[in-house]
Amino acid sequence: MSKAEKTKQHIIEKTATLFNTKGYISTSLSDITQVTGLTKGSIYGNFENKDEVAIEVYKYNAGILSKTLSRSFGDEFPTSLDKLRAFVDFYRKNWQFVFANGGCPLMNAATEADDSFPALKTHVKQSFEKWMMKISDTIAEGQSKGEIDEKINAQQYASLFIMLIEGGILLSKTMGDQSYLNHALDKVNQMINHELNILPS
Amino acid sequence: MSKAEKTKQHIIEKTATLFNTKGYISTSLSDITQVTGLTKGSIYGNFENKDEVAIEVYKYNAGILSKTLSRSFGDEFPTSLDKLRAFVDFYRKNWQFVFANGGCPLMNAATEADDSFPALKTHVKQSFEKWMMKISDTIAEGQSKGEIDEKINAQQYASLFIMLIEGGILLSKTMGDQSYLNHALDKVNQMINHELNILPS
DNA sequence: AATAAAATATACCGAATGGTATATTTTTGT
DNA sequence: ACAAAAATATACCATTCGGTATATTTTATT
Repeated sequence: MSKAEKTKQHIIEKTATLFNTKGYISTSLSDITQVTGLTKGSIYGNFENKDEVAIEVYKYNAGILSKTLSRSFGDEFPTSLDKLRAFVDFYRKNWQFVFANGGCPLMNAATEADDSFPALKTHVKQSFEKWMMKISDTIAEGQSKGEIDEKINAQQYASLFIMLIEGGILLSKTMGDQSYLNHALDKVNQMINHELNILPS
Repeated sequence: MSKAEKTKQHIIEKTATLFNTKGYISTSLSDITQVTGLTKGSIYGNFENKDEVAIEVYKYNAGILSKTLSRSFGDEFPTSLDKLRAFVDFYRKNWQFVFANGGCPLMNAATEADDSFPALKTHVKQSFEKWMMKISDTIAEGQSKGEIDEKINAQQYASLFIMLIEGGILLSKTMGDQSYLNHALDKVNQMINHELNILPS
């Protein structure tokens, strides 16, 4: 890892929370120099422009989530239903970390980039697609194994889960009350156990 | 209505879509003067500062939604279940209008104001509270009339409906695909008909 | 240790930002 | 129609913005 690559990583890591809380457009170069302890010359020596920093930071923020999420869908959990429950558990246990870093980077970037930062929007779209795919693939896997009701539309349920979680994060963060996200997660669990599960418990 | 009040209203109406699409912080004074055809002097003669314009515009945007929503919960619809269905129908029919104006002003303002515009956040919080109350009051009314299952937690279901709708708007807007919001609305309807309804059809 | 190359710092640029004091125009009450 | 008041326009301010050219320092190669 060269010096430049280290510095690049340093800039990304130090500004990750900043961008996700203040917003990608509102975070200024002086914010970046302040929090990294570097000067403009160093920033522009390692990045093309501010937009590139913003996009790399978004990838980093989304990547952290993606990696942790991937663990839920890994072989650690045997059945598809267990994988889905692990994914819900992830949010139950890690909402504090997510909130402390400015909330869900996908939602934040999505609302901000939508009309004024198309390059970022492309990445957000891909993040959502990846996320939905992970869930729907797990549901489909459960269907082929006979764990999950064949009549269920995997993609539709995947998107419903994401909507509930994102909506829950939005309400909890705005109202300053954790319980909204918790109720959303309860509902997702209920859907897993009573609508997906072929053997409703 | 004095000249000043007319101008004030003119500024608010002309910048309403602008603020909701570009964001409250990213909308500049030159944007405002351009779209209103007025000069800075006129803007600052009618408003304390840019933040006040932003807040008044938010109130206006949220007010439009609130008024239309109130119609769904009015006496036009006899039963509580019908009122809830009318509220879902409102989104089914008006998503195009909402999207054309930059999406849900509550969500947009919530994500933007959360860490950098506390005065706006206060208003957003109140909007969500009002919205949730309207739904939960209608559910509670249905319970007292024997239309809706007594075991249902009215406030929890109200927040779940909002989460699904907001999540649906987020996904539909980001992915550029109306079907996400439609599935969210389908799910809300299903919950109304099969979880709230005391006589599941 | 000397040198080339890479990385970082310094000092600056033009443009845009929100905001203001004052001049001008328009509206209002008589 | 006239004066007072209200509303709007003009011209300016300091500050901050993203970005750049160049100087300096640090790192890697021999």
